[in-house]
Amino acid sequence: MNDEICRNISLTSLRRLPSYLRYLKTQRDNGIDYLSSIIIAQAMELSPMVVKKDLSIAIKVEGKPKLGYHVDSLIKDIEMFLGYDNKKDAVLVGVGSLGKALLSYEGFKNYGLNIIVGFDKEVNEPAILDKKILSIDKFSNLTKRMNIHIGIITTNKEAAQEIANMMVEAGIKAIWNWAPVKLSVPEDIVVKNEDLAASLAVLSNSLSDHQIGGSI
Amino acid sequence: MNDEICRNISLTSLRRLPSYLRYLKTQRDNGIDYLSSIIIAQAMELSPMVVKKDLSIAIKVEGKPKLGYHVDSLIKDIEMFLGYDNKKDAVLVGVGSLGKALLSYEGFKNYGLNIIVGFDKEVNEPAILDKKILSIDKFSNLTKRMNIHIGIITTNKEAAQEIANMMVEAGIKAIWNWAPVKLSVPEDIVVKNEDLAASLAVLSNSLSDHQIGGSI
DNA sequence: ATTTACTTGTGAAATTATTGACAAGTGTTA
DNA sequence: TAACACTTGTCAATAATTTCACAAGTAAAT
Repeated sequence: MNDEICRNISLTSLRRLPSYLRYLKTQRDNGIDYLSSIIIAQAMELSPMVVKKDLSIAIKVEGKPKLGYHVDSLIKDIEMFLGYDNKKDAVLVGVGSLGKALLSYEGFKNYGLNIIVGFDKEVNEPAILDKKILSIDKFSNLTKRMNIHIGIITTNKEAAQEIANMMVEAGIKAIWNWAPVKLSVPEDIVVKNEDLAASLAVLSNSLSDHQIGGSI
Repeated sequence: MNDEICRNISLTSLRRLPSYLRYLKTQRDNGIDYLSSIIIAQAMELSPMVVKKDLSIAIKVEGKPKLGYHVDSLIKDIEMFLGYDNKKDAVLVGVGSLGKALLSYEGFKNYGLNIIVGFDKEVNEPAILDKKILSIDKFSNLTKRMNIHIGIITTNKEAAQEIANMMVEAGIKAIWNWAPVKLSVPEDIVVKNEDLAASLAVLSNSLSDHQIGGSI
């Protein structure tokens, strides 16, 4: 599709990059300077070839024969590729239990995501930790003014589509959807569905008679 | 790998089944009796071939030419395949923000999962909604006694491995891991990692220059 | 300084998954 | 009752992904 400079990174490779990153950081903190694909593969329970392939596609840094990859450079490269270097601001709509959890989840800042503020129809609390909760009326105005392009939907399924429409209107380009519905959006808008039911299906299936092959 | 009676259902197919289920249920509630693969595919934004393939693998019910699939039978079959028919009990460890969210998430019961109780090192609240919170000391005893086989880990990453060990010792067979670490477990134990970072990577990547092709 | 052993990176092969084509069969209509 | 239109289900073809094999190159050892 887009065959210019950018290499063709597969979805499966892309999903593995964050776990490489986690592993590399722990090793760096242990004082390790170089890591080979073989060592990384062992730790991640993958084949070395998968690791080499993933890194060769996503990364510019070249590994040194006999030594492996320079850990620091590798981390920087992966972070740059994933866009973790420039913090991305996001807004969240639906401050129920799930919304609160995401608002208070500390881990996102490690991944370059910064949830600025939460919105809801009725504001019961002024803030979750340091994140303010605002009325949904203020969504469009604030989002446009702050030039935010990522929206997180943690409403119930009934409200989700309406919120999505509002987000699109307000200039949101990527939606992380936690509501169990299929959203209809213009095709230039990216939607990533976090489908808890699908995850459960995989787990549940593993416990029944007809397992799928391989690991999950 | 396991080429006996059980058909080889792919991971991608398996993940789509819950969304079929959601769609089918809404249509059933609208009074629809039969649905063809073409209609389903349109609603899910898939090709009819994918739908037919998925259903033919997972389902015993045969579609009727000219009519399509009998919605009620299809729902029953998918639910049976996914194991939603017999409710599965689970326990959760780590009652932080994420743990609370999962404990209070109403949606799981639709998918056959029933989180019985939450455990934590220190019990600050006696319960979340109707779910009791207990001290981790009582984990092994209660889990064994109630014969529970699914464990959910929502602790921080430091505690996760230790909790996983404890779960295995207590007879847990499937672990839904929300902590950002790779767990080491015996190979007969199923681990499903819910990697928020990986999800974010996909979303984040879509906003940058080097997009992957296709939809997410 | 030279050899050795080991690791990267690339292009090709094998495996797996997705998509397409078509025969078989059923409800509908005339 | 017979012809038609439409949908399923399977087999074949295409596309994608994973795995293999090997040349090239470098740190370490001699």
